[in-house]
Amino acid sequence: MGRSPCCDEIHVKKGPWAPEEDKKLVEYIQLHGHRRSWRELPKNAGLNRCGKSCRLRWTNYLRPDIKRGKLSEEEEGLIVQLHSALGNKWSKISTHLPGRTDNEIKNYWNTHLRKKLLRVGIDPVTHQRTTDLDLLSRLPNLLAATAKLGNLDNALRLHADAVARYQMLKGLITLMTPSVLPPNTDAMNRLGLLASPGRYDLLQQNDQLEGLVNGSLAFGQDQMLPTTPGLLGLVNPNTPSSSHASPVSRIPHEMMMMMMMKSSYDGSSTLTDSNSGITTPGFSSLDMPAAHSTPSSVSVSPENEAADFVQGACGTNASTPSQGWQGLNLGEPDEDFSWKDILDQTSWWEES
DNA sequence: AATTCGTTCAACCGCGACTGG
DNA sequence: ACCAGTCGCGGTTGAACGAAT
Repeated sequence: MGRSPCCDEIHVKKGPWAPEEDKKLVEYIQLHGHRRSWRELPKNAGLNRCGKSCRLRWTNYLRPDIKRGKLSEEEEGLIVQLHSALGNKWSKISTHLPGRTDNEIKNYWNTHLRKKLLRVGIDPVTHQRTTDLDLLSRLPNLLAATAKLGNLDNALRLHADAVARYQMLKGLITLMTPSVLPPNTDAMNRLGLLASPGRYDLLQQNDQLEGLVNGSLAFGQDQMLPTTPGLLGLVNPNTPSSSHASPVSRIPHEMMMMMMMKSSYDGSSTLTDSNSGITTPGFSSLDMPAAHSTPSSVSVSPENEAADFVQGACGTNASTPSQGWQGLNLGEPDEDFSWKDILDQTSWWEES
């Protein structure tokens, strides 16, 4: 015989609370408190509710110290930090945010923060950076699938896009590497890289990415992707892939900032580099749009993944990619500057 | 204007932890 | 040590609402 449920009383009201019920509950608790027994409370207060429901209503809604309104950026940041340390311990997290309930924080996490983290390629469970580099590492297979579908132009395009994206990632790594530039902790913080082991994942995957950029990775089982003249030339072929003096690491700081601007969202916040004083408009680590990041959910099956990716990145009409890896687009005449601009600029730098 | 779809959040449910007899 | 009652937590649900079609 199992334990009888708390709310097995017949005729006990459920659902949304009426204003009169709220009034009764508040008046009773103000007069008598709730320490003795939640179970007895509704009977004594003249409420047709179970004690559990009363407790929930009080702690999540009627308590006088509850803070109302949208969570501030500081509170958001604190939640993310605490969640990375504590996991789904909403009650513990809420003790660090006065006036916020565990339920509110849990809801806010599930409806806002989780999605924001996914958008910038951070796994909300592990708090590690995953998607971009995971997808890049699978790019050879995806390119093979593209080529097999007979769309080699788009495959080449993807390859070129991968080069551009790789260079941006390199730039980000450069930004975070003290030997090259003083660490920009503000930028790193905003990217969620300071507390995240993802930075090290990022660095560890360098060699694999290098191979991809140099065109040395076979794509598919029986095909080798032809090199892309001009684009692959951006990376000095004489530089050993293992060398720390990769030409990309010598991209000037301004170029780096330009790359970051390119990958940033047109939001209201700004990113200021404390070293150079350069301010990058529209940079918001938690507000980067899906349009400039990889899809948050990727099909499990390799075939589906490839098909989705190809359809998304190339589209049935190559000029209007509609889903998938939308951020990779070399021809963006409507924008202030494009990936092509960045590559052109980078090319100029490499030649000088 | 009507309908569908997506998002939000208050409230519920079930389970484990705690407590007192 | 055991047990029943109670509390608190975290996952889930569904009504309400706004946006899109």
